[in-house]
Amino acid sequence: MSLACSTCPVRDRAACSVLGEAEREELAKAGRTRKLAKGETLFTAGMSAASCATLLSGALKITSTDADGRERILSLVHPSGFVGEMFAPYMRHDVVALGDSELCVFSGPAFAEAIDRYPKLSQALLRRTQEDLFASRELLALTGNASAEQRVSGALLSISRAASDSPCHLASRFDLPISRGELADMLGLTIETVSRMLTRFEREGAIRRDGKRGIELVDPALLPLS
Amino acid sequence: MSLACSTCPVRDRAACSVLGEAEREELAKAGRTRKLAKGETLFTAGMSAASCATLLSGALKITSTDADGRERILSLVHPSGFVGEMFAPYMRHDVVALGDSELCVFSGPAFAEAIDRYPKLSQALLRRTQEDLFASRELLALTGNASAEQRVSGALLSISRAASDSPCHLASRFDLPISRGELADMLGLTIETVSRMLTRFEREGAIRRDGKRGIELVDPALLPLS
DNA sequence: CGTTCAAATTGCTGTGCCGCAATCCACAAA
DNA sequence: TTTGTGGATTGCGGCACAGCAATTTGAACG
Repeated sequence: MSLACSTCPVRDRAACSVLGEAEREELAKAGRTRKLAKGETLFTAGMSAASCATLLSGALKITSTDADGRERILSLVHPSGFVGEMFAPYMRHDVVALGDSELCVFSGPAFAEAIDRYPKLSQALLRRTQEDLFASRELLALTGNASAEQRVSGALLSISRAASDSPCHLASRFDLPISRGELADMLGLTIETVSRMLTRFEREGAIRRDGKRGIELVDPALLPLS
Repeated sequence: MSLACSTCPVRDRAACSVLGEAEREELAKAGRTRKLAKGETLFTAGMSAASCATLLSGALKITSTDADGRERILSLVHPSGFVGEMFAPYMRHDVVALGDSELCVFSGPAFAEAIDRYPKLSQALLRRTQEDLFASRELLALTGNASAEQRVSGALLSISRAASDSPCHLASRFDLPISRGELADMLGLTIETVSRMLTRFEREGAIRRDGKRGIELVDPALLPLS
């Protein structure tokens, strides 16, 4: 199935936005849209098909499962984000939909060919991959030797920043895109500890909670490590 | 100072190896060699010059320092590895030499121009950056919710793999490239804990230590998580 | 409006790692 | 040889987080 790029919700933010109209329509012929329901799996670690995709709407998580069966969230993917393997013959991590999502999927070889044909596309992906790399290292730094308090507050600030329009501005009111359990998996903590930290922050007047997912930053300066 | 690519030790492994002889010599005019002594700093987080480099010999660490002044190692860089910022106006992390090292340094804009001119170069960098991204996520998974025992054994196996010729084969005898303290910083542990785990592994017969850096894998199956 | 069930919260107890401090060890210089 | 020095090891006490269990919350449904 061919895609209607003209109505694509991430038309001007995705990697393919660096292409001209004609080039983009040409690329679209190699891809197809796919819808995922919440919790549905896009890729499984070890699966042998090289494949990749741009996220159009919804949200994804990239995870790995350790020997004990515990899941670790390695990255969150937001609309216009890119996931998958163009070169490697197998998937290295699991990719699962956090909520109902829509994607633009390409086969690995087809996308590799597109990269050959359109130098701008590989540059755009390089930039995006470098951003992902730094995001991963930020998370690594955050979960490294920080206390639970610092991790949760760091995650709150990071999510708040992602929720606002500009990446250097905090949204004072936002919804957590993930559950307590998922937040815990991402920070290397337990559900209970995350919950306790949020309770502490609220008691200290730094935040206010609105329902299970809603967060209001009352006084960000009270959060550790700011 | 111009470079003699013909004598470059990573001539056929670095990103620029995808270029033809003529193109490579052309690129070399934009770069210069630089030697770093052990412990010397190449980039400091926040510094405002966009710059990047290929490591020719030695080893580097990419680190971040948190609010408490504790250092966290985010990545190790081996010869033919690439570091720095081509696009962002400032450095995001510190880059320090682990031992005496030699680099091929480019200014950010000059390298960005080279990427524009040589599509193959941006593809090679894309591939390399994706590898770095997965390495970062592997480390994230390792340090996530694993016990100190699992982290140290995971690091031993990973380093052993890196020390052997093939990436899927374990070297039974190798030297740790970093000190206890650096290993601890990388795993989010303390020097003492790393030391205790190594002592435990030796007492259980899994490894034998030879001096401060030497490690012999006697029975890898005894290491947790294998 | 009540019912239902998963998710979140809270309390309690155990423990694994940290942090400090005292050695110990290997190596180098005198 | 002695002395010095930096890293590594070991012991010990404290605390932050994990793990379990009971309870509460709140969102979706009939």
